[in-house]
Amino acid sequence: MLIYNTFSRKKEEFEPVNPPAVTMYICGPTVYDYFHIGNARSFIMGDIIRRYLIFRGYRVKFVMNITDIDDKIIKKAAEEKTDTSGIASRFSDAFLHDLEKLKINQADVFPRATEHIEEIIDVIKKIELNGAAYDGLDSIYYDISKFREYGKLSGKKLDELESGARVEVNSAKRDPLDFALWKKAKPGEPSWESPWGPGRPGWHIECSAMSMKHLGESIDIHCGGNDLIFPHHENEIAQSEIATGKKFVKYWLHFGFLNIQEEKMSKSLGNFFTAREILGKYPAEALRLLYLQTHYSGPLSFTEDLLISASKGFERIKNFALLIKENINSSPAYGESRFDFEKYRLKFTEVMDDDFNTPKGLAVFYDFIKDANSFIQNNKPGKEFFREAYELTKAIGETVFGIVHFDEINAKTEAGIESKLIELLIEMRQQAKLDKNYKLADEIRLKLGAIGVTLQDSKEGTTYRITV
RNA sequence: GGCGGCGUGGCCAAGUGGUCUAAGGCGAAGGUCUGCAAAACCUUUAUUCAUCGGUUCAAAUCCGAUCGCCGCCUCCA
Repeated sequence: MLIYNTFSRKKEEFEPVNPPAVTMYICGPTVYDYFHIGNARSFIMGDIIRRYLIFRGYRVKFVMNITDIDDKIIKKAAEEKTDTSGIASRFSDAFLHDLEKLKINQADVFPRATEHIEEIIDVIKKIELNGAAYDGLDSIYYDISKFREYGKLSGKKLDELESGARVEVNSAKRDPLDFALWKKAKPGEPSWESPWGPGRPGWHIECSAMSMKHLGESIDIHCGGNDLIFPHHENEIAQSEIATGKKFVKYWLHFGFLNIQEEKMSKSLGNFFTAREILGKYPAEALRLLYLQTHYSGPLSFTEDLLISASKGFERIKNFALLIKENINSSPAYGESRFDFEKYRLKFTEVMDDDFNTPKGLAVFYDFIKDANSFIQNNKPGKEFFREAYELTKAIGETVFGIVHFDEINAKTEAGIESKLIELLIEMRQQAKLDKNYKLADEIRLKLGAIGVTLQDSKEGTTYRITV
């Protein structure tokens, strides 16, 4: 299996440190607001990569941090005249809720910065002990001159960075690129006790501390958005490697941006849709499908039309899943079942093994659906066929991609009074059709459609589907 | 200024030296079925890969130049 590693800028053979165990960390949100669909792209693609690793037999421990103390939260709390913990808990609840709606599997751990103050302090102490921290009056800073390899992830050269660095006003930093490990509290700011006085952790340090605590000092995969490469991930490396003397991360994965009208979607530009807004109008699966259609590392220009197209694709997938579900128990025990399922499974694995090529993986899935539909039309497949079709659809569509949810598909109500009533109406409509009373026949179909029952006429008679 | 990415059919997008007269999705056109729909399937829809040169037996894929777009270098997924 190949993974593109930002660190080497090459695709590398994936060899976790302790297979089949894989340790994976993804940078989660700062909970000061609802997240937008650009953020969602990272969360969804991270989720799919994790799912695929599991599908391939790895035992993945997946950690996603929640930054619940930070300048933005302090600012928001001040605006709303409330405390930071109130803001943090409100938006972290919203975050977890929206993740679930997006069909993103729960992380094994969702560590929060404020619950890891001890661990954070310990890491800072180690950095201090190794001579890479200094007291800059308002903060304890990391001294990047102590880490020779600074810039190795982002490929930046120190002198170039420094000439381009913007001048900060009133900075107590020795070097503009130094960054805060611990920010001393100003009056009225939330704070925790520390050897350097009351204060709060800097932004980068929490990821180092929590990654180490939950996954160990060296981990396999660390991922996040492209914009985190510098300075966030660069700083994480600097801190962690000075503290432990060990390589922090083996594979760095970065997600491309979601652009809107040729610009990066971002809070500060105000050109965003929150995940909530989108979920109010389109199924989560459509958004996942849209993201699957582009490779995770490249940019994606978002328009609502693309989401509409993806919704149509999702309809086709859903109809297929429904067909499978309807037939898995009702089809004859014996029938033509010579269909090469293995071909698709192998192809899927082959293309996904190449740096999680989801557009190709999806193409394999669509090929399978088309071929299977065609097979069903041209043969009389039995239970065995539908059972295998179910397995494969479940593996690719549900387990890995999270775009098929068999449990949520409304198969026909089993022999309930409702289905009897529907069948009664179908019979009456059949009579109307025989009488050439198409007006009545169409009215029955239309009205049933309005309440979520779709009728489908075919040679074998009329069938119905519940589509709500 | 430094670094990185991108430009493929009406739209999205994969492919990065030969199997590419270029996967897949959406859209469009025709067809099967049908009273009409719906669903599904079948057929058609790029001899061409921003432009211009070059390397090669062979290029969308490598090299150079040009044009256009985006991102990072400051908080940001």
